[in-house]
Amino acid sequence: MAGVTASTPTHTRPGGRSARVRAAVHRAVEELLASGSPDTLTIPAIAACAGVHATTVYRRWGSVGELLASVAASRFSGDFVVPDTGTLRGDLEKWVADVATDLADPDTLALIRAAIGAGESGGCACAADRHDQLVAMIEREESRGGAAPTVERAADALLGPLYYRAIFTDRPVEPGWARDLVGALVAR
Amino acid sequence: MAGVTASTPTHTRPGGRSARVRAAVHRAVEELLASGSPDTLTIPAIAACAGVHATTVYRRWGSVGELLASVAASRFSGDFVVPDTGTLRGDLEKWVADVATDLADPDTLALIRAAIGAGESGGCACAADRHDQLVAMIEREESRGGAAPTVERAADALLGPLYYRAIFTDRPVEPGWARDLVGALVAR
DNA sequence: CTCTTGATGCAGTGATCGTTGCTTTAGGAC
DNA sequence: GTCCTAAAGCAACGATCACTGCATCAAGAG
Repeated sequence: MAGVTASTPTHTRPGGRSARVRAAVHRAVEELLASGSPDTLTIPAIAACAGVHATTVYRRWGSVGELLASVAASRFSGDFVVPDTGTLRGDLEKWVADVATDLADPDTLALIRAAIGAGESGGCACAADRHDQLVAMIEREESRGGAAPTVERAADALLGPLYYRAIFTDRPVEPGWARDLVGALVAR
Repeated sequence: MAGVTASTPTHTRPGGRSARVRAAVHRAVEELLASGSPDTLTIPAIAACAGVHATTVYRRWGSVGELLASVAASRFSGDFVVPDTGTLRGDLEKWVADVATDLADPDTLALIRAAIGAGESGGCACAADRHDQLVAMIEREESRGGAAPTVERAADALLGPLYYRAIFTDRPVEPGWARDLVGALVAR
């Protein structure tokens, strides 16, 4: 054990094939989750659906729980644009409507449910990015000089109802609900 | 198939042993859920922990999902007393504090997570009774003549944040939070 | 281009799961 | 007390899962 590893580069290889396998497995998880009960979601089934050998999945992710957390993390990050309408109220209304639309998708809901069920950090992976987006909008309003509610209150008043309705009730979301929700938070 | 079944009593037998097995299995589910990852929750493990044969569990409940729904349904019903302080505000503050205390228990949280993960109706089973309690308090206030918010708005403002914080964040609940939550709903 | 090595494919193994037919126990009616 | 039958126990079976060495392939460095 003399002075080895002089250069020691990243030694990770996220090149073409790894990325392709990763994408195929993620897609297979979402596909199986969309059509079928959650207990069908097993590693051999995922591997077969992805056209990948089960060994690869076992080695890279270890368990269905970690794989679900990974899928949820990459599903709920990046593909959401924080609105910028000029006013906090407008931003929030647009954003709540977008989140509600996203949560209305049964496949998305199935992924959230599965991520919550398998692991403690599964739920956080589904909502952490949304929380950050809320923080961004509120901080922008504060730097704009306007009066903004606390992040805590905003999360309680917006993210709470959004996710509660999606997970714990089966009622569809009426149009105009986003406006009412934001109106209850941003007192005029 | 002539006129048989003249008396045909209920023919169900919820007597001593059945109730005892049911209680043992339910207790085993909560116990295993409290100590261990959710994927350890398998029917043979539950049966062994309950001192019951796995066949019985398979025959009575069928799958882990239905068993979890059953456990959640009997866990979140009956053992909660709707407060009656004389005013809606007092009732809601007491009730929110109680629900928050209940949701702060890690074992309770593990049960909710598992129920959500296994099945579509799992989440509803965890919150349906709480929703009914909210309805009871609001209807009592209305029959009392006072002005009460809609059940929708109350659920959004109270149940939403309560369950969202419990499931999607890992932040502890500060004291006084219940009062703030109710204060934001019941505008004075 | 050649070489290194991280990542994947492959086949085989032990363990556990879900299910089924039959026997035994005990709750409730008479 | 006696009888009936619903519910639980028992044992065995097939199927699937999770995991492990070894061979193979291709991404990236030189």
